[in-house]
Amino acid sequence: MSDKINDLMPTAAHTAVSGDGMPPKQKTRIQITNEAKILEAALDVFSQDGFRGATLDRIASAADMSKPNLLYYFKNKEMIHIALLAGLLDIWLTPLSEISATGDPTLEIGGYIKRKLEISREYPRESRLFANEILAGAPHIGDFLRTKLKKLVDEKAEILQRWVDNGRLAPCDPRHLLFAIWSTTQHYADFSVQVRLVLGLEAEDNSYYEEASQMLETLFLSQLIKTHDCD
Amino acid sequence: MSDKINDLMPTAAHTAVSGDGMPPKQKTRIQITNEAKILEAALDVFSQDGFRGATLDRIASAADMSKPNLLYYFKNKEMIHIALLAGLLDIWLTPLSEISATGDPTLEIGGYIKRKLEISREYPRESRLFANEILAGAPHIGDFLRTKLKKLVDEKAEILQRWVDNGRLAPCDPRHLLFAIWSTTQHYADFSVQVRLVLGLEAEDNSYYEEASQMLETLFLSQLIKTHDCD
DNA sequence: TAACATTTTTACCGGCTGGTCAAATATTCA
DNA sequence: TGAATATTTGACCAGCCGGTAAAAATGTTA
Repeated sequence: MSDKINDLMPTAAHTAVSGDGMPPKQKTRIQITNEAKILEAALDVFSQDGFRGATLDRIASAADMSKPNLLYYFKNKEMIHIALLAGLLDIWLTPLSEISATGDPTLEIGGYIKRKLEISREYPRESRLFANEILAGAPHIGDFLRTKLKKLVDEKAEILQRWVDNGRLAPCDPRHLLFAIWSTTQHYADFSVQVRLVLGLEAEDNSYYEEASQMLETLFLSQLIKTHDCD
Repeated sequence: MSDKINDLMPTAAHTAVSGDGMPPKQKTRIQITNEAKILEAALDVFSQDGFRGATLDRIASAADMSKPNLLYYFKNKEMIHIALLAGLLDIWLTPLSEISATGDPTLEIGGYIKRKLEISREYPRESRLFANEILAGAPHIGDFLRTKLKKLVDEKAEILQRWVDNGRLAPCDPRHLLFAIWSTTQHYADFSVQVRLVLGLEAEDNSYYEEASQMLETLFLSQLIKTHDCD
């Protein structure tokens, strides 16, 4: 498995030769719009069916393009997938990297949860794309998880641990606290079909996000953070 | 999409004609072992790659069988998938159905979380199979979610709501409390690759489940349940 | 052992898969 | 304009896909 996300952003086939001596050549109008069209379509397909389950034919037809035309912009199926993942990982990491050691635990964690839930609501397909990639064994982003993500989690876990040590946060394993935040927030994107069916909502009805926000605040903040009025 | 889980348990092709007047004919030794072998292999493949991403060739080769031989025991790809899902849903629902209105909230919820986490640890592939099915839009179990699961959740949510009303449980939306429990517990199965890579663990190392159990207890019980020594 | 039922294999099918190629068509710009 | 470049198309390919048919092999039982 290739497992290289870095500098594999989408480029038309003829300009995609990275590593050679050529300057990267700026993109055409058509190139920009078509790459965007392809990525949009591919996101729909990959996020539903995963890498293996997705087909170029379906992506092409969703993008309203012929398959060879699609392959003019992306070298192959894998490159489309990698381009999507690369775009996603930024969105993914930013909120975590914004947790500040100097801030207030309640505000920092609360803000993080809120942003994660917003992302879940705004980018549900990206969330499902990510989930599919992990379920498949992370063939494309294993390196990223092992290195960059781990490093960032280690950093932030240290901050959380300090808060625990200072008695500003209920004693808990910081890494698992992050897992709990990830899972609960992403659940509303990844399992949205189940959530809707169980709640009896129509497809596309996102109204449950308000309740979700309330629940997560109750779960993670009202109680977890040590600001009881009783001590 | 067929969407019929009920009475679609695996049967050899020649005995699979349900709905006719024939008695169900008991299974051969060979039939029993081979169906088990197939389901075992299929669980590996489907849980990694989803329904569309999985292929009969890979399932057959994982089961150490020829493809036609495999199709002697299951009518087609979909039937194998449905058989797996049917087997899974029982495991899935049982713990929830065991939540008792007459029990103590802490013990009931705590026990439920514990059992869900145990299932996540014991049946990670089943959990991923389920996750894949939901990500794909629940084409095979949509009816089940809309009817049986919803009904059960409605019942149990009512119990939880009564506990909230009686002040025995922190005010929260019961349904979303269940979602939070589902997501956090299943996360350790569905995203195990990510969990391991972030924690720096080797593949197959399940040691994190102890920490997880501790975390979930802290998150859901120590704080959420209203048994503070301060009131 | 012979008759019968079950299981496995071999050979095969049409359609889809990811992907290539060269020719045809648009677009850009000197 | 026209030459150069960028884009799109259609025809095609080998291999895989889910699945079938029938014969061969194996197991069961009277």
